[in-house]
Amino acid sequence: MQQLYDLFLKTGLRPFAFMTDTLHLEQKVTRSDLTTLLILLFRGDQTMSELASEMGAPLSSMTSIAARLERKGFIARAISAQDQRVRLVTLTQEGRRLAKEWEHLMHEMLGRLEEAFTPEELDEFTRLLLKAAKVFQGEEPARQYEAKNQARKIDIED
Amino acid sequence: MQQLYDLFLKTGLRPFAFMTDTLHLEQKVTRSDLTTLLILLFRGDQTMSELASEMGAPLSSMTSIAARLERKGFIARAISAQDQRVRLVTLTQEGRRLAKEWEHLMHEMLGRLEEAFTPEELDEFTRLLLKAAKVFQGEEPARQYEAKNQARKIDIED
DNA sequence: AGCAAATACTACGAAATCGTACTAAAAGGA
DNA sequence: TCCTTTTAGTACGATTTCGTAGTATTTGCT
Repeated sequence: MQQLYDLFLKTGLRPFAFMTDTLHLEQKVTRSDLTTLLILLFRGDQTMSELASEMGAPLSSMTSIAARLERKGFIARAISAQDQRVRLVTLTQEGRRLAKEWEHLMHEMLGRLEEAFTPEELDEFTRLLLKAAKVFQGEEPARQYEAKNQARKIDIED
Repeated sequence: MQQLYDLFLKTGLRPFAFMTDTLHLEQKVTRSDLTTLLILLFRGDQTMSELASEMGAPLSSMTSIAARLERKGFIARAISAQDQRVRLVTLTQEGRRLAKEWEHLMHEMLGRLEEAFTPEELDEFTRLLLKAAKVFQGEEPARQYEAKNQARKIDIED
């Protein structure tokens, strides 16, 4: 039980910094940048709002991240034809390459997980993790703060 | 399996921002500040280095955080008698109060977890989570980056 | 059609985090 | 003892993140 606390405390700053393998990719881009690229790889082109929501970041942070990625040539941003307000974010060749590299590392790590766990354990782990996330997400007892700040809470669906 | 990825992506920025209950405390202090206070509550007085290591943050970040907490009156820093280089960080009354408040919230959330999970599930969950953390931590394939940057990797012991 | 409200995003300044360079004290020789 | 090395922490500037205010486009209402 105390162990759960400890694990929680460790992730205060630098979430998932205990994962060793991914470090060298972070020489080129930040973790948020990488996450953004990965989302684009998984889900295809996205609007800024969709990205922000997937990342659990405020839209204004997303603007900074996207600007950085665009400057470095990893993404391109086009104005949507249907709605001139929305910006479609797309991976460039270079961005796709980097995202795939990171995806590969994640697969490797999941592979290690599959090695260490039995298939039943892995199922159980996923199930319990999602259940726990749901529980922590709770039943909205903090409505009043929501109104003020746009993205303080990150929703987890299935 | 994809669900694990999704959960991972969601925590890119703002780790544990999906937890609703803690939000109002963060009006007063940042999450890192809160974590620092909680570590002091759990472990008693700590040096700057110990704190940084517990948080998984570089020492220089810890300096900023501690300065902030001291300015706000939540901690006090005294020079150690044995070794004049080390600074002992202590909770003030006010700091202890805040830490307890946050601890209470965490207990509540763990209570919700215990409600939702059977005791066996909870045991299994803890066990698997720690095992997974260990696995991700891996077998040090990235030594060369370690030498350069002091705190890029956070170690998880038992 | 005309206008208020909502939506999608950016701008900008403030705060937080971090890497590197530095200072001071302690430890370890010779 | 003197001097080199190590250890503990801070200083400072750069980067990242974020809240708020603003702009432009679309939607909804009459």
